[in-house]
Amino acid sequence: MSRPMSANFHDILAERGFIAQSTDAEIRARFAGPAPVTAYIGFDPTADSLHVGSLVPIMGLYWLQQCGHRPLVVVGGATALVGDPSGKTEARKMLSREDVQANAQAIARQIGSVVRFDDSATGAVLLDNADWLASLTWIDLLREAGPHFSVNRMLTMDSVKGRLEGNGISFLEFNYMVMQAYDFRQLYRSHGCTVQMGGQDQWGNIVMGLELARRTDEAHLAGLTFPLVTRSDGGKFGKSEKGNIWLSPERTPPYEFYQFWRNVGDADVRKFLGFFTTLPMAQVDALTAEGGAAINHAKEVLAYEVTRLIHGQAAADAAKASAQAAFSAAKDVSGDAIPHAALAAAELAPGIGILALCVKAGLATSNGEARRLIAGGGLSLNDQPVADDKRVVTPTDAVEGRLVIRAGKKRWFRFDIG
RNA sequence: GGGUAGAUUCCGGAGUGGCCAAACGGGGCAGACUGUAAAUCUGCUGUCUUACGACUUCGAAGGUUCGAAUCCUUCUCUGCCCA
Repeated sequence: MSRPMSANFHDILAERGFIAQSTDAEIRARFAGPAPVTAYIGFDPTADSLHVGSLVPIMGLYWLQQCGHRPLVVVGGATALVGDPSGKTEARKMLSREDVQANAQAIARQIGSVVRFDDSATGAVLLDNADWLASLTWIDLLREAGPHFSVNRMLTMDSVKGRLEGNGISFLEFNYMVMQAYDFRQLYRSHGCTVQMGGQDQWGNIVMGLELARRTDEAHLAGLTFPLVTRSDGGKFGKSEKGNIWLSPERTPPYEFYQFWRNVGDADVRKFLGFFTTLPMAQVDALTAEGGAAINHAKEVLAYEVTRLIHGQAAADAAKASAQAAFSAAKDVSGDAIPHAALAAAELAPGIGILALCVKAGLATSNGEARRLIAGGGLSLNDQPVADDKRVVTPTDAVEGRLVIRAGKKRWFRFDIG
């Protein structure tokens, strides 16, 4: 498979805002040659799903593949057993090996919806660093790799420094960067991998690997980091009322996923279109050229495109249709993508307290929270404001066999009576 | 090993016998305004309760007291310093 000569990977990344730092000025030339370049990104299998924060590196792999290079997806089966100290102020809990393996499988499936895995020259390859790290022995590792790591230097790494100033760092975590450096060299040896990419917090780890390979193998590897995605208003990216926005439809339903992107701030739309969609930048510029309310169209495109990429065309169509219906004047919330559940007529017949119904719908986590919601004027039933927290909902409240309760303007839940 | 400081509700961080479900800030939720935006203003932010109130919470377990997040004992964990 030959590479299309038109697009240089580095140019695309630069144009789309993906490059935070790179290890050498000539890195662009690495991607300009006729042969595919093999590059890797590591993912931590600390949960059974990635969240939207991981979408930046995933898109990095996507473009790498589109430009005719080969992505390696390294799941940190071994490193997850240790825990990355980067960006944390305290230790994370250790996971069992079974958990890590199950998580790794789930994560690989998610990446697979964006990146093609196969045996071709540009097909992505899934690897688990436990395959080479787990069998190492302590003494061999110390003798072979140990001399090439300067503790003085390691102590100056941001990832470590943060912890030295915080609650301390354990020896276990201190070894994380050694493991990751070892990974890079290992992938160079086994797969001819010459580039590692990652989030900006991975800079130190990437540099360690590069130095190790230079010292032991005289290899000239390169690294590239992606910027930390921030929100223009200073809030954390990828968080919502309910916490993280996940890629798995079980944790974050596609409708909610769509809504997350639909609700980004004006100032972030252009940046996010560059990061999280595959639309040509010329089109992105056209979409975001107009300011003011016109930006809403760009947000719809953003939400649709990202949802399509992760959850597929059908889910994106459904989410879009439901959102448009629900937020239009008619407030039609009959669509399948709107969060809903069946409610047995027999259960409703004797009457259900509005508080209980709220909790059942997941709009509040306790009766007290539901009560506060009502006190604040934020709850409505079938579009009628609910002012009385003692309100009992009966079958006569159902409209066309449905009960629609709404918390605030954006959170809905529908019960289908049956 | 020795010394010393600390562990508070989602986070940071006050509180050092009753006025503490616990200041203040952040975060979060809701209302107003809007464009399903931002900014701003307002209210709420342990559980149960119509309410009165009850119950659980201040690292863990015991104890003193009419009464403890606050005092005592032991334990666990952490920071810093010394050797």
